[in-house]
Amino acid sequence: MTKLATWNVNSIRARLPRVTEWLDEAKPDVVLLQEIKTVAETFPRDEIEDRGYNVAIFGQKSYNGVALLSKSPIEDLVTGLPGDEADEQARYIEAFTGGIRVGSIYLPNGNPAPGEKFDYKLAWMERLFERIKELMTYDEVFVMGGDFNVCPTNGDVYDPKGWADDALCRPESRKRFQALMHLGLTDAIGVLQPGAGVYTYWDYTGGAWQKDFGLRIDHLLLSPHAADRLVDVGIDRKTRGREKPSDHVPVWCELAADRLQPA
DNA sequence: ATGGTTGTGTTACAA
Repeated sequence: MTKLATWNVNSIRARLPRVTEWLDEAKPDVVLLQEIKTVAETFPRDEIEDRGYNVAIFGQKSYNGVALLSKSPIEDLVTGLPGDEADEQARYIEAFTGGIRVGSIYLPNGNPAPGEKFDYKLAWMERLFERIKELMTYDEVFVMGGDFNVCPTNGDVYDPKGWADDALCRPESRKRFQALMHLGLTDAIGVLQPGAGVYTYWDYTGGAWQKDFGLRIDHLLLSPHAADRLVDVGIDRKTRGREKPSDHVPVWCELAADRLQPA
């Protein structure tokens, strides 16, 4: 059994006490981190490695930054989303670890929309489509997880009308997210916890957490072979109520070592 | 209430 989790930590240095306590509780085998907001040189590597994890980092000063933690060796490392050599934003890291190919995705927010940032988001999603299309040909167990900054349906946001024009909910974003799914991916959370009110992010402002004004924008997308092994999923909501929390919470799934047999 | 909060790193910008 392999437990994989994704978490947008909103600064690994500011969040280190929250991250280490959660690692000790949740005991994930593989972790996909986003918004580490620092470079490899200043990533708190020792505190993570002391807990038995190998670490791969694609960092950036002040903004963005993604990382992989794994109890197994990390191989075949890819840093940066292929398809645009001029893209300087650290939003994608991919590797093969413990028999699973994994990607940590920090998809651009895209606000304000319309505008240059929204155009960048949509172009980035086109590149992600091409990368996943390539990975599908490998016929592997893979998990693409992260902060997709896309709320797939109106059931995934507390106030659909109020958010209709936001880059996270606009039809252009949802259309491209659906195109990814149509490559043959399975939304792990969507499968086992369908319906409204399952959120992964609550804004810091306006008492959003206390009012449960949330959105579901952090996803674990499984290849067909990974979906065949899906055993359980969860969202660690309790972390949002802790001291100095991230505005996102961890989302996790468990994959069986072998393909599940029919009953 | 033209607001609210957090983080980085300066006093602006991104989310």
